[in-house]
Amino acid sequence: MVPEFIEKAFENAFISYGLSEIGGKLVFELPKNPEFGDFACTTPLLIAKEMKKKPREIAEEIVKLIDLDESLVDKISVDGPGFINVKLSNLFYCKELDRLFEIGERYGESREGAGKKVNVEYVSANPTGLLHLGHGRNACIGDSIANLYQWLGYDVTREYYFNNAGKQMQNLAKSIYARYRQLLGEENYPFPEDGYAGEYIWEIAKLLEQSYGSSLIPESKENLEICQKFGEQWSFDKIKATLHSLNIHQDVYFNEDSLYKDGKIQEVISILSDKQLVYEKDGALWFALSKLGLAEDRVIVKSSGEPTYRLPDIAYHREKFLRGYDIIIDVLGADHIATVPDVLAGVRALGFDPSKVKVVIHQFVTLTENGAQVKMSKRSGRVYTLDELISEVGADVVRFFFLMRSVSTHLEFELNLAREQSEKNPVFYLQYAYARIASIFRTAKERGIAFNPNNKTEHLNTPHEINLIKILRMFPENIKLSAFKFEPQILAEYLNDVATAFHTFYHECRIIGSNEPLLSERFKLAKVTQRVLGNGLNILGINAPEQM
RNA sequence: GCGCCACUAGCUCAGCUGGAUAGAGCAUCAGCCUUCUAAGCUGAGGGUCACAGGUUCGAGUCCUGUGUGGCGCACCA
Repeated sequence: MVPEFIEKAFENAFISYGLSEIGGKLVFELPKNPEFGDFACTTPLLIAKEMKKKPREIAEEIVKLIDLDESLVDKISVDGPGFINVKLSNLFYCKELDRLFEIGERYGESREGAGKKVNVEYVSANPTGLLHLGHGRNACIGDSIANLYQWLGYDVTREYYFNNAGKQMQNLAKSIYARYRQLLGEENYPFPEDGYAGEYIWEIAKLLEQSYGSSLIPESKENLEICQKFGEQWSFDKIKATLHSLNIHQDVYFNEDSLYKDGKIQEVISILSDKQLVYEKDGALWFALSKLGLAEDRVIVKSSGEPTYRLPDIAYHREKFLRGYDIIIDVLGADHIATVPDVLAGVRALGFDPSKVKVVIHQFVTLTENGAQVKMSKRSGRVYTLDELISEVGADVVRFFFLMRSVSTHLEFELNLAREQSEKNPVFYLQYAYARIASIFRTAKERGIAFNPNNKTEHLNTPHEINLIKILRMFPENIKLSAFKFEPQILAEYLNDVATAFHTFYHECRIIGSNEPLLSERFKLAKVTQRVLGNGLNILGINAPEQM
C-alpha cells in the first residue's frame, strides 16, 4: 500500500541517521484525517525510548535526510507527537490510475496462492430437510471465501460434507414413515417424539405414497431404509436447488456414508489404538483426549457399536489431509464450536498439522420484521426457509445481507429492509454505482464519443478524483485482508467505500461533456472503478447489473 | 460451574498491525434533477465506545475482573 519509492527513501534516511537495522520498525499507517496526508510514519514514536530522545526531534532530523522525487510528493511534515506525514501529489495518483488500468479486466487478482491447494467446506447441512437462514449465512460466507482464495490464485475445492449416516437419518426415516402411515388413513399412527415436525415431511410422505402405494407396510428395517433414502434424496435435491439459486455450486459432495463403506472409520480407530489413545469403558470406546491436553475423554464408539459424530469427523479430516490440501477451511455455525477442539486433537493424533485447519465460526442469524424478532421453532416445524427468503427478496439481497456483517457477530436480518427495492437497501447502492458506470459507457457509445485509453493521465486534480484513485488502488490488499481474515465483510465494506467515492465523483465531475484530455482520463477512472466493483461483487457472488 | 462470541449514535453495524478531532446506513431535520441513471449528492443534530482497574508517550483496539445478551459444554450431529 505504501509506494515503494516512499519506503525506500525512508529506509535510506533512517540508515544515514545511523539506524542500520530499521527494517522491522519502519512502520507506516493511514491517517484517519486526510489533512495529515496520505501516509504517516510512526517510527520516531517507536524508537524514541531506546534512543532516549524526543520523538519530534528524531522526526525532524529524519525529515531533513529524506530524499524524494518532488513531482510525486506535495508535502512532508512532522506533526503531533512525532508523526512524519507524507502527502503525495496528484501526479502520483494519476500515474497510479494508469498502472491500475494497465492491469486489465482482472484487476484484483493475484498469483500469490499459485501451486497451493485450499479446501473450503461449507453448508454441510444434514439431508433431513430444507435449508434455513443459518445455512444461508454459512453458504454465502463459505462461497465468498472460496472466491477470495480463487482470486488469490489458490487451487480451490468447494466441498459439502454430506452427513447421511447418523442418528438424525433414522429419525428422518421414522418421521417420514409415520406421516406415510397417517396419510394412508391411520391418523393416530405414532409420530416420533423428537421427529421432524415440518410440513415438508408430509410432502415427502405424499411422494413416497405415490411411488410405493401401500407396499411399505409394516414398519420394518427395510421399509425404513427406503424412507431414509427417499428423504435423503429429496432433501439433497432441494438443498442443491436452493444453493443453485444463490449461484453456489460445490465441487465435491463427500458422503459420510463412504467413510464406513471404505473402512476409513476402522482405519482411524486402529491408528489411534496403536498410539494407545483409545480404551474401552462401560462397553464404549473412548478417545483419550486428556492425553492430548484436553479436559475430558470422549466416547467415539457408543456401546451400541455406532460411532459418535467425532469419529467420522476426524476420519473425514484425515481424508482431506490425505488429499493434500495446504489449507483446510471449515465454515461452521456457532453451535458447532464444541466439536472443534476434539477434531483438531484427532487430526494431531493422526500425525497431521492442525494449524492447517482454519475453522471459521459464524454466529447466529435472527430474522426481524419491523424490529420484532420472527420466532422460529424447530419443534413446531415453523421455520422460515432459505428458499422463502430468496423468493421474497432475491438472491443478491440475500447474499449481501449475509456478507455485510462480520462473521463473528450476530446477524440481524431485517426483512422489511431486505424487501425494500429502493435506495434504503444497501445492496442496491453498490449495484447502482456499477450500473451508472455502464450507463455512461452506453451513452458515450450512442453519442459517438470515443475514449482514448493510451494517453498518460496527468490532469486529474479534484479531491473527488484523487480520492477515488486512492481507494481503487487498495483493492488487492482488501481482497487479501478479507481472505486471510476469513471475513468477506471486509470486502463488502470496501466496495461500499468505492461506491461512495464514485457517486461523489459522479456528482461533482462530468465525464461526457468534458474536453480531452480530461475526458479520456475520467473515462479511465470510471473504467477502473467499474472493474473493481464488478470483480468485487463477483467475489461476493452478487450480480453486477448493466442497468437498473 | 466451564468454554466460545458479542456489548460503539434512537436502531442495525464499521473501525485493519494500539496513534493525532470515534465513522456509515437507517430514522429525524434542511438543501440539490433544462446537462453521463436522484436506487444519487451536500449539510445539521445525535456518543461517558457496557462498567472498573491495568499496560503504554498514546487504548474503542491489548491484559485482568465484573455485568448483560447469544451459542455450546451427550454413549445427538
